Amino acid sequence: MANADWLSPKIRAAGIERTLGRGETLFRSGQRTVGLYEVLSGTVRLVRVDRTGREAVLHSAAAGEMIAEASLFSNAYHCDAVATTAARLRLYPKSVVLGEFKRNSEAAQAFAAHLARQVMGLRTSVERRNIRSARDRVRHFLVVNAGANGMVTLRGTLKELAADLGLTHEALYRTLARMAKDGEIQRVGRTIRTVPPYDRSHKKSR
Amino acid sequence: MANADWLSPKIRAAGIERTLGRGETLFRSGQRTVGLYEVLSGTVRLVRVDRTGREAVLHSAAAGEMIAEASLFSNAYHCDAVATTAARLRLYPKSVVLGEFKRNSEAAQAFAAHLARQVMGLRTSVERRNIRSARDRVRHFLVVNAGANGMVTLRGTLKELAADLGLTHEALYRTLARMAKDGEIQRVGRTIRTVPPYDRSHKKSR
DNA sequence: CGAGTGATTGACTTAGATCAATGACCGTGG
DNA sequence: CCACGGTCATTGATCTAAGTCAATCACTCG
Repeated sequence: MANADWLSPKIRAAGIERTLGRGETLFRSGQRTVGLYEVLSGTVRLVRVDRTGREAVLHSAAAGEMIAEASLFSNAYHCDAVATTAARLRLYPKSVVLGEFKRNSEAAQAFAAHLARQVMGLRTSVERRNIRSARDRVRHFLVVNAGANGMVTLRGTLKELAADLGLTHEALYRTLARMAKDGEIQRVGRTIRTVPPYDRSHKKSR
Repeated sequence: MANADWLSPKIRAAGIERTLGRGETLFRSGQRTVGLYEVLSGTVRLVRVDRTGREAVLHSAAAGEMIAEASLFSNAYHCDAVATTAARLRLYPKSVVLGEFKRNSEAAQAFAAHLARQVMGLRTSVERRNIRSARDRVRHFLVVNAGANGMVTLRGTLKELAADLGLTHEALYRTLARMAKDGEIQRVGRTIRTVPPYDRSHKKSR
């Protein structure tokens, strides 16, 4: 997920940087859309508010993510965007982006490809969260992310992984510990090796 | 989410129907991509298999959904697709779709818009599943989906909603029952009305 | 060298999953 | 027209995996 690799140089050149203080609003529901944003640092929450003032977070975007992609195709924002922390963003104006898409089908395709990959990944996340058991969730993660050698190297901390998986970090630690004890996985620093059932040195547990 | 409304008539015309028996394979990981599919009826599972044979479902696509959108932009499939039930699909060949996108930027844009909306929705799903409490999950759903009048009309059964929310149907029934008892919502058949805190006829509960 | 954070493990609690049973509907086939 | 099988909706009882609270150790950074 290299940073905005789907942007043609033309578009990237048109990006406008902007910073937000913690709590500051980027846009509000109903406002005319000006374009989409890339979060460079900090985090931005997309929030929907109902008529009684209740809030629901639609998404919490961290550095490297895009927000408001769909705003390209509609006239008004459908949620509020607020900086959860101080943040730096880059705005890619709608007109520039759409104009570029129209005359450069490569660029449009790259964008579509980027979105299609996101959809895949998100569907996988949702699917994973349908699994109740922590252990099976971890297994799912491992199967999906293992290389041909059956190894997964984490790119973040275990806490981050726990959040990804929808578990508390404690639950994740324990689950990994149990799986290791059972010989289902081996851990070496940042990487986890999954062990095929047939060559486990059975240390039972449960 | 009207059926494939993002397809230009050109592309739609090129769709090739196909049926699969339960358990039949649509494509396998590593095969050259031929295009993307629309599920017309039945359900199709996308599955990744690791070298020990363990499976992980990436997505389970029901009628009306597209699968393998990302295959448009890569040369080989990265998972297997298997019919969970007998199914009817429509294949939109890659060459046709990409060709159309190249010469008709409207079509490409419609596709991108479709994907962008999916991303939004999926991000919201993931966010919702980060909420532990059943009641708060339901609240999140209500806030996100309520109309200006604070009403939500379900388009499916409660069981389906429960699955969407990542709850068992029992848990959902109970949660709704409690919310109704507390005056937080009112239910009239298929629709749920959220009641602002200030005008609840307080029937307390636990 | 302290402050801050990740990793880890223990003890305890609880919300939600599971298992089970019931009633309301609905289509359908005889 | 009705009995029967199927599914949804609902509620009760019980159980347990995971959440919560808490403490410790290892590290890194300024």
